[in-house]
Amino acid sequence: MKQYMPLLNQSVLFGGLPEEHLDAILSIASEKQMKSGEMIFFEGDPADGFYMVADGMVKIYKLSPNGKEQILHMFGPGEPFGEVPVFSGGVFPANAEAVKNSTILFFPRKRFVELIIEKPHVALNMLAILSKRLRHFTVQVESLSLKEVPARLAGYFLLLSEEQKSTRTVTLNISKGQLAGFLGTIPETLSRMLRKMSDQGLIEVEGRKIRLKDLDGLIDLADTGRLDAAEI
Amino acid sequence: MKQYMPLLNQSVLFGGLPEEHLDAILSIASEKQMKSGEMIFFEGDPADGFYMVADGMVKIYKLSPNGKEQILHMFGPGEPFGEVPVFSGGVFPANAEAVKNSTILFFPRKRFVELIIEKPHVALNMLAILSKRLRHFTVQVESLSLKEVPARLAGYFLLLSEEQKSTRTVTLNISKGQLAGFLGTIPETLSRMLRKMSDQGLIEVEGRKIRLKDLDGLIDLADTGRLDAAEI
DNA sequence: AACGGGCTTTGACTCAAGTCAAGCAATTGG
DNA sequence: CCAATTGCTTGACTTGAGTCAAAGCCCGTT
Repeated sequence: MKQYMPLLNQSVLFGGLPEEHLDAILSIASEKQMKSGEMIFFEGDPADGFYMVADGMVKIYKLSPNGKEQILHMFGPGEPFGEVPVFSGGVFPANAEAVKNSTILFFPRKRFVELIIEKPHVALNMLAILSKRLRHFTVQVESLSLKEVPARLAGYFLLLSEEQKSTRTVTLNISKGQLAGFLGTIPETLSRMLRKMSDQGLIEVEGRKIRLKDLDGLIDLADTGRLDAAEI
Repeated sequence: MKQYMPLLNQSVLFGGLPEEHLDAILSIASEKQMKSGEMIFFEGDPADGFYMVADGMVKIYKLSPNGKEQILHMFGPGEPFGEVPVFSGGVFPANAEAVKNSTILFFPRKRFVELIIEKPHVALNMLAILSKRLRHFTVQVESLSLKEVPARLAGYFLLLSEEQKSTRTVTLNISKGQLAGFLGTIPETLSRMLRKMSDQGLIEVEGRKIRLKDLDGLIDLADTGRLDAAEI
């Protein structure tokens, strides 16, 4: 398990801890390989610990009875997930599935709570992580309730633009189908709205590459929530 | 400030602490009276601490440019709010407004983080609170994305039924306009859907009292997300 | 008790986005 | 390389729910 030392060292949750502590943390962890498409846990499953992505990508999502999917989070290397029941008890509140071939680490609840009590630093890191999650949800609820699909798209591209440190082009790192699920819509609508935004000169789409042709227009669209003026 | 000792003692965040610790916590807190409708903080305000409701009720919400409101939370006595920036830095992610005449307590960030480092018990309580918040958001996103308004209503009544320990009648403790904002719709739609569910024999509405006439039907509606079979 | 303001309900109408189906494009596996 | 599978796009159509306006109701204040 030594190969995960750099990952832990750079993770938000365990970063800043001395090496012997990371050793102790790795000693309570177990690892597992997941194939793309494989379920890690289901909504409603009993939970006795939480996970961290070591490699690959994991989506957390809810499914409706007729098969529509709402993705809540996409997690990559170094990010914990499934930690809600560790602290509030109960079951996993959503499904977790590997989106790419992945390696995940599992931390048992009991051992981890002991660690938190010993190491306030880890408690504060976890509080920071949960707080960032809450921030993300605030934005997500706002998007779903108060914004139309093109505005959600614009917001997503601006976020990607920031992450990728590029104001000209962004590259989608998830499929368009997954993106539709993340934005609370279906692939048909996503496709139509991309076309609409292209026709209006806001973006240009080449597969997974999106050229941001009118950055101010995208910012305006994300803020106002709808394709108003340009539409009429 | 001694009058708040019972409140702290019974709160999830500070419950279980010895009295001298509660004394210390109250010594760092300041109190404030808010009138119904008064803003406590705005989205985007810098944050240097968090709050707790001592008395009254507070709503946390987002507003769209054209005035539509999405309520994220309604908090009552003993419940903390505004804690996200304490741990993740930055600004308040949403607005907070008193819905009734309220008394709120303010805890400065710096002093509180010192407290957390000294008292792992408080850290764990805060982790539990944030985890319950995440659970709530998971349900909210699911509702907004995957369920129609009547199903959201049914889910809300079932939640109230559980809180009020009654399977026959529930009483709304917020106005119908606020309820519409909480469920991600507008008052007009709320009114129509209440009428529709009444006509179908699921409920009976008398002002703020809702009689749950067909509990199984409501459970089914909340699960499937739509008024399918009974509609055709 | 009366009045006024705010909340809620109802009506007419519009539209964003979902459903269902089919065709096209890209990717994967043998 | 080719065939099969999966992902994406487009078309026709439907519907849940929002917009705008007005009427009705309820509650609080004087």
